[in-house]
Amino acid sequence: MDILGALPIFYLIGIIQSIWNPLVPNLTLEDIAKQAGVSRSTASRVVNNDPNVSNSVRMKVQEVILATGYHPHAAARSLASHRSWMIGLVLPRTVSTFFTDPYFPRLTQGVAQACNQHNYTLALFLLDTKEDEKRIFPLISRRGQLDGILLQTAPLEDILIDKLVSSDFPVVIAGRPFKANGISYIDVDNLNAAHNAVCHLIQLGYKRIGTITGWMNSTVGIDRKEGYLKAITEQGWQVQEKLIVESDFTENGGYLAMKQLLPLKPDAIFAASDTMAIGAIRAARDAGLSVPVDIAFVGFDDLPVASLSDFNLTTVRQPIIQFGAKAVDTLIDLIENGIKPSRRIIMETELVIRDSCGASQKKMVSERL
Amino acid sequence: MDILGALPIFYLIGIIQSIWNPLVPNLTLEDIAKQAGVSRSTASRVVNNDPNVSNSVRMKVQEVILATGYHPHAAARSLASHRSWMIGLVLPRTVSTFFTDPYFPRLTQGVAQACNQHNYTLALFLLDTKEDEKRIFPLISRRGQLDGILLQTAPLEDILIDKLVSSDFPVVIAGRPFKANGISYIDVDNLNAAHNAVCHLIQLGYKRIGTITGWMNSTVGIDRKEGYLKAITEQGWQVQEKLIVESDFTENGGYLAMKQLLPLKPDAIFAASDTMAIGAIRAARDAGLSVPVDIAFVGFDDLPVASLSDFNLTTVRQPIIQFGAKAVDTLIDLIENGIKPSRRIIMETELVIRDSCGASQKKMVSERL
DNA sequence: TACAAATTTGGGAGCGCTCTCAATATCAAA
DNA sequence: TTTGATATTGAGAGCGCTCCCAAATTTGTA
Repeated sequence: MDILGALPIFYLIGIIQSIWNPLVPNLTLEDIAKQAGVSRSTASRVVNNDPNVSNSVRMKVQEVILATGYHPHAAARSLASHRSWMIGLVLPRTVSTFFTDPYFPRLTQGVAQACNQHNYTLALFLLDTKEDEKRIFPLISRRGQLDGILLQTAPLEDILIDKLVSSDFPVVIAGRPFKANGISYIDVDNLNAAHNAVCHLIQLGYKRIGTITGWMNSTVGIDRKEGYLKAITEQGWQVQEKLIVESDFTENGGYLAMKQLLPLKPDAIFAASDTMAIGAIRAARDAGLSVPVDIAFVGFDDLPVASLSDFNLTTVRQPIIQFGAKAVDTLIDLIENGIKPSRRIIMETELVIRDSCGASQKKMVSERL
Repeated sequence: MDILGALPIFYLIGIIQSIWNPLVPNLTLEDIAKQAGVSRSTASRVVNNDPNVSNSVRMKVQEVILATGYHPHAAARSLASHRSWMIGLVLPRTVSTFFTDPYFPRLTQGVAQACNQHNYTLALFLLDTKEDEKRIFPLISRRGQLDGILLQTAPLEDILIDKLVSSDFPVVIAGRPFKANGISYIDVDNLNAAHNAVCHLIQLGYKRIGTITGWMNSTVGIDRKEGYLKAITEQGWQVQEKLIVESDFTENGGYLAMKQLLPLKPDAIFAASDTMAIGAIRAARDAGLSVPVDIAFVGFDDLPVASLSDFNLTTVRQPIIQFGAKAVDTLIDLIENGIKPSRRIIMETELVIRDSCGASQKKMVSERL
């Protein structure tokens, strides 16, 4: 009897358990410790890769863990360690409605990818209705649930931002918020990107350049318009208010804005998003104009649709996936190293020149001269 | 001194705390209980809406909770109650790569919406890389983290399904899995939907109907093809293998498949997804054909792109958002009422008739006769 | 060989909640 | 008033882990 001893039996039980129920063996650290013949503390050290364990003991414990398929209990660990290894991505309502727009899915993908890499779990909060907005607060503020929050800016959502920021909770805002004092945020350099895009049009010789802006109650919309204005005034040109039409980042919005611009006979349009650019191109074509011969277009985002042969849209490429990844990195930095001082990350963009701006034709013209 | 008593002071502290730090006041139930002059147990009852509390006490406690901005600690609650109020949505790799496809964002939206409604938190697992797939298992099996899992079917992912199903953990599969024994899943009635779509084409008088299928290693692909075959054979027609081309649910895949079909001069095509249909239409147009005059198309999904005037695609509408919501409902049912017996939910679809099938023209023809 | 120092281990007190069970308070009917 | 039933409350034992501190062991050095 004694030959078998207690240990082998425990091993056997572990193996059986791991076959019988590979997902959720209800083993505790205590069980593992007992089977490995050590204390709970030591078992915990092995699980958490604490260096203060002798090699022989570490191996013995790891063996038991492997054989049993043990996984630490997330809630217990969170409770004791004050860390949940989970971060929240909050996409406000104005945003989630156009979840059909590929921007947010891709952002989400970037964020999810980064979370995987860092072994964090991603909690997704899509605020669909007004009630969700109220409900969200208790949800994300369930203490012990989240280690940090990644919040997409949006107009009207500043109440949330205010509340979040006034706490000492790690929060990163995706997109420059209106009030940036003390807040960590990450954004692309919208102003310079727009400026570059419009300068490109100017260099190609266009004289009556219009713009279709995004919402003017969002920083994205404002910054991109500012870039347009900067490029125009740099030339010593008069800003023509009529050539600036505010829209809403949707395709239909772009279509309607273009209808408004057409009578003014612009020779080029800078649209603050690809979706709006596509809508605007449709409107131009409906009016019998040919792109880029009669009118040139530059968009913003470089969505997959931009490169379709129908449009061949010259546009500003945003590194969306990397943006999401960087946002997560920043958030984890806040979590691990404290929220002070606040971090600001500005990412560069790239002008992708295709056909809609008429660059190829223009070049041919200038070469012919 | 005694006039003030202990209670008002606690109230004051609570109010100050709630102003000073609205997000994460580190109050425990014990604190609330003390301030309200009751026991922790009673305070817990109030928080959890237990009916066995007298009205006066309930109000007193609720007042304190409101004043302090108290929120229960998620991890502590999970640990004690064995419920995390969190469910996981797992989207396998084959799926997350085409996260550009609007289907999955919309599904996610439906799921998120339903989670909000049920006060569950949604954990999103996007498996991007091979490593993610390995890493995912420990993540989702962190005990105490998730109450249930919603898993999107995909070819190759059946290892995960097997593991998950062999446990007694609440799991709902989105999309019929290959081995459905004992598993709860939810799906749309792909076979009948495809059958209807093809029957519609037959009724319109088309004789040489081709199909562009999805992957043949997925049940969606197989079921939709079956629907096509059923409709054809029902007519007593010979199935022409050459008119069936396997593709991959992408636009480019649809384009290439159509290139293959064009020489066979089909008069109508049933594509197993809108994206493939769009690609196929492009190919047909590139070949100088006009839709629906020279060739008719029916798609599947009813993505927003289907209703654009460029295509006006006749297609099978899937209730994606409701699908996601129903999936969550089912999962919660499993969580609350046990996983046995396994549930099977099949949702109906709707054929949306637009122009690409030529229904309007055909009708005019028949009316003229 | 002895002793200090370093390394490795175990014990125990929480983390903040739930939940059972027993104690107390309340109320109606006898 | 008493009694039994019912409604309301409180005490206490966990849930499974981390982390501090002290105990035990090993190592190095005089």
